[in-house]
Amino acid sequence: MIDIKLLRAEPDRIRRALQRRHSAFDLDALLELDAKRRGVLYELEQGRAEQNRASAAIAQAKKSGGDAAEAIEAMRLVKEKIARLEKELSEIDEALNQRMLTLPNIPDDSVPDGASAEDNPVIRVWGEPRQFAFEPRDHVEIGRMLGILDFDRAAKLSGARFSLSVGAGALLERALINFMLDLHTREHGYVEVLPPFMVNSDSMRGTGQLPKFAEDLFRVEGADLWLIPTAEVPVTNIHRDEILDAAQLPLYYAAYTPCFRSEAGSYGKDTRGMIRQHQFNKVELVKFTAPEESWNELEKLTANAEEVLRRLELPYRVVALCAGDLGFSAAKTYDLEVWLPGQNAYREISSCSNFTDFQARRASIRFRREGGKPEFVHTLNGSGLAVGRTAVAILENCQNEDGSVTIPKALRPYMNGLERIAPR
RNA sequence: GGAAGGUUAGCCUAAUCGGUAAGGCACCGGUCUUGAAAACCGGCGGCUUCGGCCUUGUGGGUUCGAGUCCCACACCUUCCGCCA
Repeated sequence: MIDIKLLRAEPDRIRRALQRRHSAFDLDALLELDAKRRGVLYELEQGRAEQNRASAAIAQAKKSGGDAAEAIEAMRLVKEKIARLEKELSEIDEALNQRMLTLPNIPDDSVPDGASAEDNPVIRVWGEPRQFAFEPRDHVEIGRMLGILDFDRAAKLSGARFSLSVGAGALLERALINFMLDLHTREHGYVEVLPPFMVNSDSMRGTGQLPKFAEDLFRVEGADLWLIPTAEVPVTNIHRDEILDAAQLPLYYAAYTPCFRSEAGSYGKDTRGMIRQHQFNKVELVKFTAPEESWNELEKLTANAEEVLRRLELPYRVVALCAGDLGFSAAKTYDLEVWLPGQNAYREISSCSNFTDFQARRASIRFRREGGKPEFVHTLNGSGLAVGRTAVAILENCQNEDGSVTIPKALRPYMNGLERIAPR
């Protein structure tokens, strides 16, 4: 949520932000509603003031034994006026609120211009794509040869866009989860949390998934519950409607959860393998910081996610999302893209964002400095990393000509010392 | 799923027969003091077009007027049932 005062004071700044996002949001309609609301509100308050004065007079008259019948009769007119204005105000409020909740965050000045993912500049590259002496297979083929990925049975169980990991494949994902959580909690200072995998609508609104992106989510029937599309939702909402102590900040949380996404609108994209699934595992990093710290914290968070790829010796690059590709709630985002030999391309494996006060304002997450008034925190999060895609990257980057896969050294302690996954 | 009790500001707590939210703690500023504590004075939810308006879990209703009465819902606690 954008501060409505900022909207009134600097509408041109918001207008420019919307242009940079290539957003069709109707800002003028919003400003018009706001002006209208303030007019109605003023009139309503005048009416209420009159009512309060008359009411006090009636109480006074009754106390001193006088007759208040005439005053009570006169109140009817005021009451009617108030009722009419209240109805008008609540209609305006609803329309205004609806629009405010669908207004995206302002891209930071450092966010590059651009319309789509094609315009995202590469910030840095780590490692080099391996030169294969044979034709590299993709993870679907490798998984089939090793007997560790069974997409046919996954389809039988649940349909398209689900996967079934078996044996060393299941162990690989479990090992990656533990490896990532250990790295972030032991070396990067994050506190591990295991949150609910279902949340209510208030939580989804707090981080920005609702009201605009309901069709991307899975909803539980017969309850106000949704399956989380990312741990960002439950973990950021941990401190919803709270006032934190400045001394507590920054707060770092790391969480493993499965993530559930309907992937509406992505028909035909990445239909092969486990790149794009309705359910996938992810280790997520979430930070709550003071406003002046958040940009520095974004760099650190991104570095924390990168460290996972470095330890696993997987080549990757970092891109900055351009304004047109930026997510709804984010002020700035770095994507980490891992090299996938099976696709001969870099593919997203982590997304690290600073949401500034956008989520904090929606979810009312504040902090208080020594003796000061409550201020909104800044929230950040990033994948550290998407587990399924990391498994894909390992299978494809570390494959051998005979179809076996060499486990990265850093991961072996988490796989009971296993060095190589060989065909069964 | 059933039953009972509960929800008042950062925290704690009061409000009779319905009359317009009292007080304490913590915190902030001031007086006093070498400094601190104590004491005393003031402040201590949000909005404001500076006139005021709003705020007792949420949303309705009754009423000239609702923390208080009625209805629905949410959440918390305890008990019963079911359950890993």
